[in-house]
Amino acid sequence: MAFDRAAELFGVLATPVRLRIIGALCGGEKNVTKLLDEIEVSQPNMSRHLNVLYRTGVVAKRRSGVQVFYRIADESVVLVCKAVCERIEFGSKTQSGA
Amino acid sequence: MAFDRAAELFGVLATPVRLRIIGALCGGEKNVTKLLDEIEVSQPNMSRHLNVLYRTGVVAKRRSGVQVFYRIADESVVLVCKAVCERIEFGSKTQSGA
DNA sequence: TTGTTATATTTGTGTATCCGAATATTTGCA
DNA sequence: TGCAAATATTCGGATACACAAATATAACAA
Repeated sequence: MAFDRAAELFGVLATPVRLRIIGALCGGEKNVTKLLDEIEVSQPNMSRHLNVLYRTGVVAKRRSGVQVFYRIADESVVLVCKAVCERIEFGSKTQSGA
Repeated sequence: MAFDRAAELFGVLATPVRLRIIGALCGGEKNVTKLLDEIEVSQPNMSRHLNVLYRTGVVAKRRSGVQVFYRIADESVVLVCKAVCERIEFGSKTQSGA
């Protein structure tokens, strides 16, 4: 069923750090150090999150000497993220009120 | 940050059962018994999932006597789900291969 | 009130996930 | 080979989540 795969992908996107990584990579490919510079997260954690995104096919990577550059591999995922983020920017009061 | 809210919503969608519920409600509002008839999940579980979707503003509910009818409350979420599911239907081979 | 159907909540347990800390691996250079 | 920078992996603990089983609540009828 597609639901299982979809749920899996949603699970990948269910972490603020990973969404930030995706957002950062929208401006083009970046190496891990650059990402660490922009996003507040430990290096091992960054590596793990990048790996999750890589295994899911959301990002791709390219080695250049000592550095590894990551980039968006699935634009449709970016569109989904943007859609959701914009939806939130607007209706800042979804249903949170008690 | 919107990322945290977005991650929260994605977390809500990160469960196959909840995606199935959303899919079932696309055909119009249904009461819990009907949903239980269509989706294979225990009654307490269904209730909890419905509550999660309700608190997040994805669905709305309406009481009619003993029964409670649920319906989609946020169409944009449905669009996101459909987009992701279709994306999966197509490229059945994302990157899962070892 | 008593009973019955429909729905919700609580409790306990197994499991997945996130993170920090430490360590390992890879690459380039002298 | 030996060293340093960049990135990845392992380990351990804490937290969150999903589920099953049992129980509770709500609404209606007699």
